[in-house]
Amino acid sequence: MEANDFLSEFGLSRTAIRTKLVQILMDANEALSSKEIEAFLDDNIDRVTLYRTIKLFEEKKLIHKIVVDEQITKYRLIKPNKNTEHPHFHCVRCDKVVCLPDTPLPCCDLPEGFSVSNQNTIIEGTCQKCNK
Amino acid sequence: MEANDFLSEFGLSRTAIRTKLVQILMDANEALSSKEIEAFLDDNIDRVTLYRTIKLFEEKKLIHKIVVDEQITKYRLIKPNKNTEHPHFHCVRCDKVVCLPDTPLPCCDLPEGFSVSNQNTIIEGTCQKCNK
DNA sequence: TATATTTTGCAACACTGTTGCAAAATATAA
DNA sequence: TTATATTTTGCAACAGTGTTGCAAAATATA
Repeated sequence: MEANDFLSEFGLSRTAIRTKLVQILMDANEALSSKEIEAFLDDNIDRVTLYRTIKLFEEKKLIHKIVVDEQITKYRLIKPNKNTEHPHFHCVRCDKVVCLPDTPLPCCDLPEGFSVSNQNTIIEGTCQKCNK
Repeated sequence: MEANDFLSEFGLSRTAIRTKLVQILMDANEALSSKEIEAFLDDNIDRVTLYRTIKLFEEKKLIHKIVVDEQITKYRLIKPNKNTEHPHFHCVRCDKVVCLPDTPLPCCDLPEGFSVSNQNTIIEGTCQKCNK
């Protein structure tokens, strides 16, 4: 799937940064922070523009936000027809965040009157690479 | 259990703010943000001192940090002999965070070579009160 | 082409948390 | 008790992440 198809599908016009952002996230095998995304962008891209684009993508549900801690927030592309509700693994050594698509989220028993909109599970530990 | 017993048990000397912070968290039926804690403290308490105390409590494992999103981080007291590994519910309307102690965390299947140190689950939705 | 709308870039700001350093408080020793 | 050392606090300043207002640039529409 092309980056621009993503934009069209979600009713967004094609601007340079939007196409680039989709491409970066498509190519990435992990969730990326805004800092990491910036490193892939041309130097002259404004930080504010990137933040606004990320926010737009969130609202239009092109991307999913993963809050690792106060200092680390990462984003990954939501691939159509793919299970989006799965845990994420955060390596505390290299700070990489990867999806764990094969692990289903648990059904949680909630008290009467509570309703759920979404569920985030972050498993922290050390990844394969850092464990070597 | 008295607030000061907490401090002694963890090898911390008793200063005004420490005793007060333990008391506030003991009385709270929910996890509190530093802003919310500040509201319970005397006006002349410095923000830095509070942050430093929170950090100290975290290191000494008196409290547990729950990162809801970039803007909201909450803290709750770790009660000795109580299960600390349970999901938390974040109400997106009133922003309250409560423990779900009766819901066990799922065992997640991790790829080979990964090791886990801890696991955070935040369930977002609307609480009983806000659903009325 | 002319006009309206959207997107961008800049400056400035808000919020959360941190660091350095000196003053105050507390603990320890004489 | 007094003197000394250690810990804790308060202040100022800073760092990182994200936001807002506004004008200029780019894009879409008539």
